[in-house]
This record gives sequence, C-alpha cells and structure tokens, in this order.
Amino acid sequence: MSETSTHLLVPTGRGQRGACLGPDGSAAQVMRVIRMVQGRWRMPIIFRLYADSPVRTLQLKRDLQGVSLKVLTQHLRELAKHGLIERTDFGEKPLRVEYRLSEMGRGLVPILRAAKDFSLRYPA
Amino acid sequence: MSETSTHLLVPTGRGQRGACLGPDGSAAQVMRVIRMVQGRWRMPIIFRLYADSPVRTLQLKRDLQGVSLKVLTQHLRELAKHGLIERTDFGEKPLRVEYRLSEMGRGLVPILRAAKDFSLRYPA
DNA sequence: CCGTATCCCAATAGATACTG
DNA sequence: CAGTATCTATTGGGATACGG
Repeated sequence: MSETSTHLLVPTGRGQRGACLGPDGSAAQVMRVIRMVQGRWRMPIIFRLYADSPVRTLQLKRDLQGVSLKVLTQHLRELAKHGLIERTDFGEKPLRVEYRLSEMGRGLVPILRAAKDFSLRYPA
Repeated sequence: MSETSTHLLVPTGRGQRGACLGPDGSAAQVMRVIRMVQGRWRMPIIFRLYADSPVRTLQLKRDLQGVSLKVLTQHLRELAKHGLIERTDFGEKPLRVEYRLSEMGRGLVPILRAAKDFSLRYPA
C-alpha cells in the first residue's frame, strides 16, 4: 500500500518504525486500559488484592488507610464491572462481602511491572 | 519485622506471592506513570509522535482530528513538563514549533505494548 | 502559525449522615 | 458489616474569541 509514513498514527505495514505498537487502533486499546486502572484508589486496591485476596471490605478499607467507604465502594464496583476483580456476597448476617483479583486482573501484572520499571529508570 | 502477610500492600520480604511487583511503594510508582499518560489526547499524541516526529503543531492537530488547539497545547505542555516529549521553538516567522518524542518517551513503549497485549487478550 | 483567556459542563472524590 | 444519599470542591476538557 501507499507511503503512509507521515500519516495518522502508525501505518499498517510491518517492519518499519512504529510497527511494534501496531496499526491504528493501538492508542484506543491502551486508553481502555488506562481508563480501567485510573483513579485515586485503584492501584492501591489492585496491589492490595494482588498481595493477598480475598479480602473483606472493611479490612481493605483499613489497609488502604484514608479512603472513605463510599469512594472505596465506587472503585470496587467499577473494577468488578470491568472484570478486574470479583465480588462475593455471602448472604450472611453480619454482612460478609469479599473481593479478589480475577484472572483478568492478574493479567495486568506485566503492565504494572513495566510501569514500575519505567518509574525507576526515569525518576521524577 | 512481624508477619505482614495480610498487611498493607505488599510485604517487604522476597520470594513470596506479590514480591514480583516489589515492595510497598510500587502502587505510587505505577500511579505516577498513569498520571503522565492519562488524558483524552495523550495516547493519540504519543502514538503520533512515535510513528513520526518531529511534527509541527498544526500538522499534529490535523492528524489528531477533533482536538482544539487549546487542549492540544495543554497536553503538549504537560507531556513536555514530565519529559516525555521535547518542544523546539525555532524563533522564526511565521512561527515554527516542533514536537518530538524524547528518549524517556520512547521508554514508554514496553508499557504500551503490554497494555495493548492486555486489551487484545481480554477484549471488552 | 501558535498560542492564551474565558466561560461552561461533566466527572471525580472527599466529608458527612443515614440504612438494611 | 457493608453499603447508599447528599453536598461540595476541584479538575479536565470542549467552544469560542482574542493576541503576538
């Protein structure tokens, strides 16, 4: 196909510069991931669940230190909606709800490790 | 140090579950990267510069299609402030400003590739 | 050509009070 | 215990107009 070297995002051809990030929609695919994990408490939640889960709600709140229950619940709901975590409601009394990282959530690990490496290699 | 298995984030010890993401501050390091790249037009800008740079301002605006000059400039300033891109102002008339991905900006590539892989492996 | 200044709207998140 | 309801402050980004 034609010479698209200066055109929108990355050209479709393989082997040239930029090809390893893929054809056009790559930015959108990356943005999707960013939207899933962005938010004041999402990384703390994900790391906490990764270190040890399942965890009950109030234990999570205590460990995150500083988050309100409202905001924590909002984030947990969003994370569960996107499939990164799983919510288990035992229909007990007193109430008992647990959260755990899903298989998809564990799939984030390579991204997080790459991001952490980047932060270490390029300090603020 | 006591048994921290259920404690804050990831325990300091090596070799257990969670250790591959590192000790405590990892969430903050990842959040730093997220803050640098989050924003409506940052991924499109980064991918565009990665595909071909340097690029002049209005060419970038045309390629991004839909962004206003104000918002584009805001993002470019922030990206430059964090060191991900470089801004070159040739003191010419008519005005001529170019943006290019920095070495640090290219350091994002492993993260972006991991994020793209994740999106493909776990579609919406 | 490359911005900045203003105004506006929606989304985020903190504080606080209430509920099954 | 595990939420929801309100209210508020701040931020991000779009539209538009103006300026060097």
